Amino acid sequence: MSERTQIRVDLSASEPAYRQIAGQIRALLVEGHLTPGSALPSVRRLAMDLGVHFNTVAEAYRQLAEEGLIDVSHGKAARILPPKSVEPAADTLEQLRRRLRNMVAEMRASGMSAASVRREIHSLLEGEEQ
Amino acid sequence: MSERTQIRVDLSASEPAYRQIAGQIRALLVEGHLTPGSALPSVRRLAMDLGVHFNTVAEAYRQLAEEGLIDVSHGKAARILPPKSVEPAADTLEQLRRRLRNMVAEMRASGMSAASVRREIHSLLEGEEQ
Amino acid sequence: MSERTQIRVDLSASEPAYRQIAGQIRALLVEGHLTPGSALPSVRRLAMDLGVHFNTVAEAYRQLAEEGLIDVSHGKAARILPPKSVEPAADTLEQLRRRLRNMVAEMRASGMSAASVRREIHSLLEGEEQ
Amino acid sequence: MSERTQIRVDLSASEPAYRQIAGQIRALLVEGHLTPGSALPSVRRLAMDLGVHFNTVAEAYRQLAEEGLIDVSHGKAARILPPKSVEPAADTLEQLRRRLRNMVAEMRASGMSAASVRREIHSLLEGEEQ
DNA sequence: GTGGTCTAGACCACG
DNA sequence: GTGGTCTAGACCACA
Repeated sequence: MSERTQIRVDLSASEPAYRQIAGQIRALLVEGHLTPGSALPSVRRLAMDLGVHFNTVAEAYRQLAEEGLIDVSHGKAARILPPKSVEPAADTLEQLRRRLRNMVAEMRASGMSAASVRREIHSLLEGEEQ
Repeated sequence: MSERTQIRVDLSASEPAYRQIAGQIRALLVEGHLTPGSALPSVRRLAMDLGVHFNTVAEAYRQLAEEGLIDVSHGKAARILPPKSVEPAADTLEQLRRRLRNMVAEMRASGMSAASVRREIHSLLEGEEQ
Repeated sequence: MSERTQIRVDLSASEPAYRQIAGQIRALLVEGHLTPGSALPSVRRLAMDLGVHFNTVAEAYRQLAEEGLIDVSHGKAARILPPKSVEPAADTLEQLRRRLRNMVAEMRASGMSAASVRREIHSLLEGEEQ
Repeated sequence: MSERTQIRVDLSASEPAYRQIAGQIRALLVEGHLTPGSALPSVRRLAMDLGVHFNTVAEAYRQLAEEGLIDVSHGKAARILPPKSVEPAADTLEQLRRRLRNMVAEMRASGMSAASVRREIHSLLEGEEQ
């Protein structure tokens, strides 16, 4: 992982450390900054770099593995799996839709105009067309 | 609240009841199904309708009040406040951006194409241009 | 009550309206801005001036009457009683001490120096020697 | 916490248990009986010692954390933070002033002379000069 | 092991 | 009538 893909953990944030780590790795994955087949840093290495307990990093890797994004096998470095090529199952999709609706509602409720919301989303999806 | 604005609580879901309630009211608010100045049902009334404890509804109302969406004062019915007309503060915006990035990453990671994500979001914002 | 003795009620504050009113009248009393024997405004009059329900003012008067500070008799205007000339009972004193200790601890904990606390208190007691 | 720093909870008092606990810890803090950096007892430990539910102690700790007096993080013992070295913000100060004015008014109204009030306060601040 | 969340129930305060 | 507080108990999340 180059310096463009730096991960930062804020221990004083309300979001737990392991989820911050998983979230940032997931984002790097889907944004193409991590190539399939390449290895992630070891749990202990990354933990030291981030200044957290290695169990915390292990928990993050476990979550990503459960989602089918990386492959962790005992004794080997965790490896990035190829991106999924099939749309999610109906119930998964339904749940994502509900969460997205809530997310957008929060953005609108906080004062953002529909146009602002659109702008934010476009800047996130920009350049990705897979 | 008319029948178009029905709220449903799924107690078996992992999302806590009070957040489901707050989320649905928030969505109704930003989608314009609840008019500013009008009163929400009393916590006890809504609680009975939804089959939950009144504290659960009270917690939902409290959260919406903290967000500045409704006004709750002792002894009086909760009332819907007018929508915010200013874009959120920089730090609020930053936090929303981070959460949105995570949300989109999860959608992409679950297998949705960028086009599918776009489609979902457009259908949510459709018709809202304010 | 002259304009120097104006009472203000902040309905959005966390302190209930009736206690704000009672508290301000009590302060005016002990600070000598209201003379014993003189009449307080009628419940309805003061309620209108403050923009609150008259029950709220009535509750404030009731509390002051319970403390022995004013005299409310059915059908007559509330009147200010002469100040007490005896020190409080031991248990009352004990309770006041405990509350004062907490108050001072909060001031110190919020960052005020002992000198600042002293200064605040002296400015409150200044000129009163009865 | 040594035997000089014993905390006592009176469940029959009108002041809620969690506030009694927070108040006593706050007083111990500002009076220097607890050293910055040291750990407070775990919520469950202290709860057992005091004979209250652990949530009651947790609520007390949460309040102290909000005031910036202690640091509580998930999975780690609560720790005492160094005392604040700056005077409080203007609005905080204003609120403290209002509460102090009410406190003093209550003492005076209960029959204490200005001299008695002074005496009580001086005995509380005695020896603290920082 | 630690602290935290969520829901509930009894009771209170307020307007 | 309204909303609110406090405490408790079961269960969960975190480091």
